[in-house]
Amino acid sequence: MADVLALIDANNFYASCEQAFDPALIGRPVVVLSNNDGCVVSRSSEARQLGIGMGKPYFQIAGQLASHGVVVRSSNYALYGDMSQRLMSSLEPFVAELEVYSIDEAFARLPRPRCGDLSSWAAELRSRIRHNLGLPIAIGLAPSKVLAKVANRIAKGDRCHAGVFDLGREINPDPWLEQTPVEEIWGVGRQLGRWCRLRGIANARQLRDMASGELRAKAGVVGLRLQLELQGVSCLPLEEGPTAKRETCVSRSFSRPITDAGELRQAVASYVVRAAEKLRHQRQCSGRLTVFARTSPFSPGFYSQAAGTSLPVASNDTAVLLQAALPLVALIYRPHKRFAKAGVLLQDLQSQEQLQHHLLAPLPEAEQQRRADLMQRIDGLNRRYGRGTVQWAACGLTPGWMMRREQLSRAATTRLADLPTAWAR
DNA sequence: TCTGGGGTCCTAGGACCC
DNA sequence: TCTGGGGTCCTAGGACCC
Repeated sequence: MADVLALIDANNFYASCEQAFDPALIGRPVVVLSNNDGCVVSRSSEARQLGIGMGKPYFQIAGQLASHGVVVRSSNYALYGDMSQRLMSSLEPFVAELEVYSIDEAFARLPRPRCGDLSSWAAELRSRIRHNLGLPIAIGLAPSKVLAKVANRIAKGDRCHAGVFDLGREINPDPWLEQTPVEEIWGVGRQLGRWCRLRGIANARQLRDMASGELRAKAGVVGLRLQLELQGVSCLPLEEGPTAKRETCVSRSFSRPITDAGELRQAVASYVVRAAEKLRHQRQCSGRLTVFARTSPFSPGFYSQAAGTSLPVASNDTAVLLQAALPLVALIYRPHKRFAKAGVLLQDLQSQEQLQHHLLAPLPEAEQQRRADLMQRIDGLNRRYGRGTVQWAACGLTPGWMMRREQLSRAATTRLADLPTAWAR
């Protein structure tokens, strides 16, 4: 029989991770906040039932959360990243091919058995993940990625599906597509969603059946692919293995506005340091660097500016990137502007191994090797003893703008001192 | 006072070339 | 004074994703 595509994801991933390491939270409403404790990015089902909205700014609903006794956590990416790796490696033995799509979801391909029924396979997978990681997962099965997403949504929505739904086994999928609002389809965003509604296209079945010429005029080939996928024609391939990144970005909001040029420089310097680390970890070099900063879009007099420069030779050496980036800060800085966020974007990424040595290389071979060794040592020390153990002077010593994480849980799986403790009586 | 961060893909339009 | 057609490459910006 033909292969099946699956979309497997963890329910309320961040909130579920918090619950997995603090059993006292199970059954209680829990929300996890974005960086800087900005807004809600994950809710346990109990929190959802209380009507707490996704993406709501924390400062607007702090009172409501307190009055309902909601547990609030800052996001703990060290923990979630590690749990994600465990989840993905647990899925692997259950499928033929796996594409890790995001921190909490994966597409997979598997053969459909002769009897056609995958429910025992799915039940076994769910109970294994629940038992080993303490995470609830949902599984959607269908002939294409977009339909697998639809199926996953149905699996989550209805209790009687027990976290699994196989759209490929439905003789008539239309009722299921009709109960899927057009905005909920993977690939339909705000613009396309509004456009569909204006034309009376309200659900997935109607989008599937609409005139393709009209859709093409609005959404181009992306729209056509989307429609084919809804018809059960798989045209988005499964991508195994990490594809090389084309760009890498590090940006953060500040815990308080910055008006001082020196502080903005320090912030940009720290982001460059982090971005260079990421680059070396990806074994890539960057040929172009852009620095940007903006004030709050929620305040009058919004200001946003970017400045970029090309490097004579692509590099992942922190000192080289800092040297390129810091002069750009003066170009985007404006006195009296209250900067809320800044960042650095590394573009023109090339693989470190394939990087052709420039004829006018700024440093002789031996010196380049020495620099590469130095970067490796610094990365090693920071990995072992914690980020910031070896720091660059340009970043400043006591930044007052560092992000806020006031309700952080422990790094229970990645830092020895944070190992959970079990008490016995 | 306080509103996330990090990506990809596609298209339109300008510059430039023959 | 008249001023084509077709191609490539690059960039900016829109749209979308989690």
